[in-house]
Amino acid sequence: MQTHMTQNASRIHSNEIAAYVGERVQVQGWVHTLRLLGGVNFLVLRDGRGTVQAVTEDEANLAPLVEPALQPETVITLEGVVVASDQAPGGFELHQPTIEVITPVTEPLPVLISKKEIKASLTNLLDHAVTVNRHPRRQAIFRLAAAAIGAFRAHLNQRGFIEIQTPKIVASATEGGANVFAIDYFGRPAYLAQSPQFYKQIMVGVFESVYEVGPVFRAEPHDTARHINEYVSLDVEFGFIRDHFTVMAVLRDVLTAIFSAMEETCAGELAMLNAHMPVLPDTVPMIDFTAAQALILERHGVDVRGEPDLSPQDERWLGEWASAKYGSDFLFVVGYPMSKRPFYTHPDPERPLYSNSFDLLFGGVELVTGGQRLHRYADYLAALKRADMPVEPFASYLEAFRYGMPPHGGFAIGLERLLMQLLGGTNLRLTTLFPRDMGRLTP
RNA sequence: GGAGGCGUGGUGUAGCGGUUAGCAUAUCGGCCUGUCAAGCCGAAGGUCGCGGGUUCAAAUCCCGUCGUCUCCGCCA
Repeated sequence: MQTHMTQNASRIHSNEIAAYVGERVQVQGWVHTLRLLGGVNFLVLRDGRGTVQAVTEDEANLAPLVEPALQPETVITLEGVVVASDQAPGGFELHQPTIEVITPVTEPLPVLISKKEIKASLTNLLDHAVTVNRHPRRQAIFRLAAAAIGAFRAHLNQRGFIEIQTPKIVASATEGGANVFAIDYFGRPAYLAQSPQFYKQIMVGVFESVYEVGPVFRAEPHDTARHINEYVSLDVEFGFIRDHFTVMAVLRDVLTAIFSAMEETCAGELAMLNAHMPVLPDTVPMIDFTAAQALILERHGVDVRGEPDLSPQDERWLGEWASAKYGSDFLFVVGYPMSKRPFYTHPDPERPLYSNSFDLLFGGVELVTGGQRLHRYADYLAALKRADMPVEPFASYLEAFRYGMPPHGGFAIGLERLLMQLLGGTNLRLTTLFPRDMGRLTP
């Protein structure tokens, strides 16, 4: 049995072997599967970048794994000669393998990750996310997440936006609406930020155009397939806009950049997840809030006129309509009533009861909310008064407006929802690494 | 917060008044020369979530309880 590793072999990754045909190389990773067929044996090793197969007709080569009956996920160093073969998955494989165990695993996993499909209830899948997320399909989801974030940054950087990091521990329970998590801050009450909204607006006064990628916290006791209590928000805010349509144009470009990047850099992941790129037209279809309600009455016979907001059912109907009429997976809904929007929302100058705000529906699910904000100090004082909210807790925020802010606006994309809709998912938790919901605080 | 559904070996499930509680997969043993969700043979593994009740008899029916999922409200 060979156990001595070549002294000078330097490690390569599973996705690099094609460049080493004929050479003896070293890879390191996890035992993904081991198939002993008698006369020929296959070991699939998984590293952080993919998988590679080793083949041997001599089972003794696999003795370090087989004799102590080590389980999948054992960490090993594997050396072998790279051979091109039509029979090999990916076209290349390692021959004459030698194996050295780095970290042995002696018990089988609670949820198998060596199969093509993950067979586990949602509960078990999430309970064991620590290991289940090693599954190639789970990996693929979060590679897509990384690609989305990377493209978001790259696109906005290119446009001259500055990335910011705003505090997640805040003093006051800001916007109203969503409940906040209270924490003990050295004996004083504080809260986890439900949105970077105030800070990103303030930073428009500094950099003019800003964005942030970060967590937001919602203490709402909602228990649905599309809600969790901590999620990743892709936030944008910028100044010197004409109105919310300026913001919507930037949003469309951002989404285009994200989907293009996924297509370019994640073809394998998309294929593995059986995902297709959504249709995002150059001109995304748009409907006014009141027109949307009239359309629902006309098409579905349900009278939701007078409701201050769209229900999830309404949004699904609108999504179907956009798809049928425009072939688009996206639909802007603009002009929501002021009554349902936060106090900093800018009204429509023509119709003061309606706002210069929008939602973007993706497949009939709310993906983005955005709009134009108030920018005059006096307007803020009036808005707070109208909302029966005190001025004092907002003193720092209002300082920005007191001393000069341009017309501005922005939006926030829910990262996990983007992935859920892209992948045709049924539960937001499945596109979240370690979801936090009402009943789940671990892992 | 409101309404439904579901809890059966590690995992996914069948059974829905009387079964030695079935199947698949994983595990262990044997066989197997191209697997890629490998295959074949065999073994081990379950007090059917928990607590009451009905019945000659409960995984199965009823009540409670805990857990979990789905839908609605709210939002990204």
